[in-house]
Amino acid sequence: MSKGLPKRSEDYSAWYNEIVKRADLAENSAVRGCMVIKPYGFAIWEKMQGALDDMFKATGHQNAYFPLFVPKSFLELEEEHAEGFAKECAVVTHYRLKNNPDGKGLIVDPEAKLEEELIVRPTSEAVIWNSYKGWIQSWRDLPILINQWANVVRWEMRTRLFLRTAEFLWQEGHTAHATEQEAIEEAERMLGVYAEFAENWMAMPVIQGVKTPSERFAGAVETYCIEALMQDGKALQSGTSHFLGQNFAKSFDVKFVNKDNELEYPWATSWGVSTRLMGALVMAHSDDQGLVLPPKLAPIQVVIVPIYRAEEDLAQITAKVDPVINELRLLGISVKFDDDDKYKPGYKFAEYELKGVPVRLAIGMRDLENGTIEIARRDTLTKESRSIDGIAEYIRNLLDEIQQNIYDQALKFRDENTYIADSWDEFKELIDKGFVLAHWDGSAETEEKIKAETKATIRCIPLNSVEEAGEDVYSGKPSAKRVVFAKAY
RNA sequence: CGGGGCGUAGCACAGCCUGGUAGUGCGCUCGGUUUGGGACCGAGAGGUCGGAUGUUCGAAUCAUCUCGCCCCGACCA
Repeated sequence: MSKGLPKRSEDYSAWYNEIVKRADLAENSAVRGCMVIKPYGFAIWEKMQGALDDMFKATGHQNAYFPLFVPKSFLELEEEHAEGFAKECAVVTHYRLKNNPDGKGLIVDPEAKLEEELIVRPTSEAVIWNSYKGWIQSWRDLPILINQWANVVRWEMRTRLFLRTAEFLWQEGHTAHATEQEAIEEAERMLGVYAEFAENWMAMPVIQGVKTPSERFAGAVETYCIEALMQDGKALQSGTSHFLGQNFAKSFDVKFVNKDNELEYPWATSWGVSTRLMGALVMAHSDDQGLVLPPKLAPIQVVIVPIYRAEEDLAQITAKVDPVINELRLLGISVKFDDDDKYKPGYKFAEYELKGVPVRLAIGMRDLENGTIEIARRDTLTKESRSIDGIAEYIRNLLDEIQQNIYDQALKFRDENTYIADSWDEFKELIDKGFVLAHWDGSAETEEKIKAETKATIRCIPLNSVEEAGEDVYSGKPSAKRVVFAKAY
């Protein structure tokens, strides 16, 4: 029993907020809309970063870093892009403060006004393409495959920990290519990387697809995305990859000489995932006891709780588990031995469940006599007593099994909450429950009307969708395939 | 940015209506007993009641203004 954690079924939103805070992932800061990511939460993010970074490197990308500030004149060069972000930009107008001549404190020095305002980056296409102008002259300079880990700011009216904050951490890949085909392949490749990460590391099944024009990234020709289903039946866009065409190259006047000695504009992509994935991770797997972490992303994979009365007992237990700890670490498994005497075992059990530690071992004097150890799984909340001999190997396999089970559970949930709607009545009835596959006539007008009536949006047109003649669920006009509708975060 | 709510100890809240000694639980400190699912007893520490102004002999309490946060909408990764 967790004390005071709201139940998912009663108040999903409160449940989410409480888990994030109680599991020590993050908290609201004194700065409006900005969160503090706490050590335990940041450790999970670092694991995500590590896995993603390896995958980026394995696909030929290098990391670099570009400025936090974007001169306003850069941002406005790509018109659609500028329009898309204009409403949510933080703007730096001055570079100095001074003592308030009328009293205490500081005021902005009116004489320190910048000649040109600087925008705190909401995304970095503009600064990066300004740099690429100097980097690209010949087809031999291409492709450019760059990623940056950074923070960005989007002045959101309403924020929620991890899911939507005014400042967030992310990675943004920005590539330039000699041909359209190559850039499209890159955008699709990185979407695949995201899907693989979501499924193999986060244990979260995703649908890969493309956005409709109205949901596209500002300045993109095509936006690819992965969409995941959360436990309350709402969709969460978990990563995007954009084919930017030649829009940015043209806006920033970046050209290269091709093999035929002709001037051409390079083709671009950009792609990103953010700390929003932390929110996805919480909402995809956790339960009323707290967080459930997939072993591959858990900062602590195994926790050992000793149960003892006297100091001598603890010494005996420690002597018994030390070799096990070493063995587990040699297998690359992260272990915490919690011999802190501040809390009793029951408290610790509840605490590690709240924090989502995949495997918990408990060992007391009874076990020492029997040569056993108690092993508890976070995903199933089951426990069993096993011989301590060979326990490390058993745990290694168990962690794999838990990773798989968490994925299987999430996939089962998604399958059970994915519906087919062939009439408007069906659609309206099902749309609160999860993904709804329905025919769409391809018009922005119909898309907009459906959104206005139900708050549901087209999450994506799945890449693997099959051609199937049908009628639009709303307008009745002909349609060639089904798209995925859902209410979204 | 519209609608609603809330600011009182580290956290969660009561007290406010009907003005008069600032409280409860958790947490914290110390001592002791405990330890196989969130232990217990005893003793302590901790507050400019978000801020400003006003009414009053007297304001956490009433009034006006202001700042901040949360929730629900519109906008969005």
